[in-house]
Amino acid sequence: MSPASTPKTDRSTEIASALRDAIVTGRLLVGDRLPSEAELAEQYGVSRPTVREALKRLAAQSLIRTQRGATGGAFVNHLSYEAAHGQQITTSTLLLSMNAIAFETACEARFAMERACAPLACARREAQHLTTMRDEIARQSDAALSDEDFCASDVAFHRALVDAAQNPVLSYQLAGAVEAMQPLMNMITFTARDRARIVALHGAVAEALEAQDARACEAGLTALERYTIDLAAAVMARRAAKATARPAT
Amino acid sequence: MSPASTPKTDRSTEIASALRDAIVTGRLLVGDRLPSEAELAEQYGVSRPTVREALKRLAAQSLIRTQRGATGGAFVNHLSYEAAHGQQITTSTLLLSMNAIAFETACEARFAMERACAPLACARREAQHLTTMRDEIARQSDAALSDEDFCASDVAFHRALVDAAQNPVLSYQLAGAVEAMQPLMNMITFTARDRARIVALHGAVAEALEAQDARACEAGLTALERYTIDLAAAVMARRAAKATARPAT
DNA sequence: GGCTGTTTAATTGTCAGACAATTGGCTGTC
DNA sequence: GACAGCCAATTGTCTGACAATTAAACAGCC
Repeated sequence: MSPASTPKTDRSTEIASALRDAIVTGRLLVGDRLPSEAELAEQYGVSRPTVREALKRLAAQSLIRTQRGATGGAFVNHLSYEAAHGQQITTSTLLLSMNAIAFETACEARFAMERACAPLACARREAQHLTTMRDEIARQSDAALSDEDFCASDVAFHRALVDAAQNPVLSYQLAGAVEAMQPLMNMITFTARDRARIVALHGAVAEALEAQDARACEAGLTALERYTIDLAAAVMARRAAKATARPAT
Repeated sequence: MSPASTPKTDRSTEIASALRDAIVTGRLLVGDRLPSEAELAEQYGVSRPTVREALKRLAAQSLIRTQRGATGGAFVNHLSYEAAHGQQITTSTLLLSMNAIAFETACEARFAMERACAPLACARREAQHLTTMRDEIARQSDAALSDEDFCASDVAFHRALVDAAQNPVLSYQLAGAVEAMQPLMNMITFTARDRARIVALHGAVAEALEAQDARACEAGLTALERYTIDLAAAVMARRAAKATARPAT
């Protein structure tokens, strides 16, 4: 049953799955060295290029890293938050752009998750988080700041809020969502945004966090969400009007 | 500057990055066919195996799919939620197991995100969601249900709750977190859990959802979180006691 | 003996050419 | 016009080879 049960998968996929399984189930531990390509080839009864394709698949998921030289080979990676982040952001970005997700839907999800951090962040925030948030607010108040830098500062502000919850799992999930949405948000609200308004809303959130008032913090985030969605709606309406007035370009 | 600026990356990584960039930035659209391997090889000045390794990397991220035959080739994938899901679960699972995340931390994150869905779920839940939840509660009340099936039903229950929020982005994020945590939860609470207690808590959550009472729904989830964490702590304490009584096994 | 420079072996990275397998399209026949 | 068989394009795989890299083993010198 086993040889004929996989009629459509290629060997490199099979081998990649087998190795991935060995890693996920703990048969291969972090730092372990996989057999050399030649050994794997012999073991699975395939040629080296086929094994290499399988290894590249795993490398693409940051499950292994390879090293040349005498003591080289493929090693099981310690999957860091950073590496996982990068992938999640790429995936989320594509997911948003390819599935015609309404801005409103993405925005709603993002702020819902951020509000989930609020109670924890209020309970555990430390001086450094408050400092970061205040610093970013100060940067955002600078009229000379470029649009790109304003956006980056915006991300940093929200990141500090999430980090204040001091839960790495939550930070991982949230940062992925926030950063994946950033290009989308920029595209829509880049030119139209009222910086003073945003700075005021950020200030309210920061104050609530300092006062450890979770309810106020959530309310501040909700206000920010509403403003963002309203702004997006206005921008879209304006674009639609323009498109009607001047159909083709 | 360009040829010498990448001293340590191999060609297949470079090519994979270039193609990934083309997809992410929209230069290659969903359904587009990439050049054939031979054409890509010529284009980048490398051999076919090298190109193939690059393509396998992209395939591992579900960015492309390949097809044999006359009209075959590599095509830009439509990144579905399902495909993204699978990857996220694999990544999250490894992240939890490799980073020594405390059960409490993971649990806290999971329920915080789930509570974030509560207001939306209460506002938008439909008959089908309530039906699913009630059905799963009924299954969970069956004493003959195996532990595995009980766990699966537990996941289905929470999944229905999240889906009731009717926000695909939220569902995507949450389902990943919930399913990634499941093995961890099973390992800890498998034998010790008091099914009647869990069923009662699930019932409270379902009732709150039906009544569209977001506050009560969040409270129910918080109670479930507390119970889960207490249970885990008890299990860990018992294991520690056993280990002390009988140090080596 | 201890340090230094060189060799060496193991391993990955890459190449070239070839053949098998698959699949859609084309052509010829009835 | 319908159908069968051939054909060409493309991916999947193999073989064998060489280049690049790295650490360890080794030889030589002080």
